[in-house]
Amino acid sequence: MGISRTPLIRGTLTPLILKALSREPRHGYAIAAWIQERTESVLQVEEGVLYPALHKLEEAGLLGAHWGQNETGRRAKFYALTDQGRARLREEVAQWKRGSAAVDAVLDTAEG
Amino acid sequence: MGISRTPLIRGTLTPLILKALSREPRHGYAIAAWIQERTESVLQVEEGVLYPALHKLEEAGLLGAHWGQNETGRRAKFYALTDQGRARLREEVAQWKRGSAAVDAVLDTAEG
DNA sequence: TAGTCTTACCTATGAACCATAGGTATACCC
DNA sequence: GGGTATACCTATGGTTCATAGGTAAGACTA
Repeated sequence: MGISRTPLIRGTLTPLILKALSREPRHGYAIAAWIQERTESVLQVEEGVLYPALHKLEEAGLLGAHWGQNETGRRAKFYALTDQGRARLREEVAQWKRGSAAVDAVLDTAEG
Repeated sequence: MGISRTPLIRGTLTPLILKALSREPRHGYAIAAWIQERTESVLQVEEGVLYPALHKLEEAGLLGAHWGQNETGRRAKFYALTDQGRARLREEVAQWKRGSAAVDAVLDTAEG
């Protein structure tokens, strides 16, 4: 199947995670699955990357967390955006748009 | 003046530099100026970032370098793409397009 | 029922990359 | 002669992700 993976662009993991939680709370494993699905497996967030990132975002006050269970009754840690997290998401998206547009402006330059 | 600077997206400096040299050789200072101009000062490559990167790319065989002089007769080190560098540029651009499109696919998701 | 797979969590270590803060030297302009 | 712009350089540090582990419980299967 899709071995079409691309390394994460540095700095994008935070907005990706925040975005994954913008609609509803999700547990870590589901966040990774959602990102993978959305990108048709181009982006795959390894667990060794994901969990430390979640802990950091929680510690920074961007996420709240509580233990619950998934649909099949299994224990899982659910994360939800705080107001701060939601504000941060807006900033991160804006910065990404600005930054990536600038990179495109260079790379799309016609060459001789 | 444009204090509208955005931090470099990690991993993009290499393609930016290679692209700056894809039309003609340039010296370091001019590479930074060209990127800044192309992005209307959104991207500003600090010298402490630029020069080590150039040395590394040269060492990796992606760039060739020689001392010369600029239009005003001043000494400057000119860098030019090697064949390997040109090939690498293509790869880097392709990877950027893939990666940034994937990030967009996530961040542009409609939220509830 | 033993073994394997999937879900779901976690930590530790290292490499790569950029930001910052310095520093040198020459030319030009006032 | 002093300041500004050009043009090069190094050293140090923080952030971020990749990799490689490890735990545990439920589910499926031989």
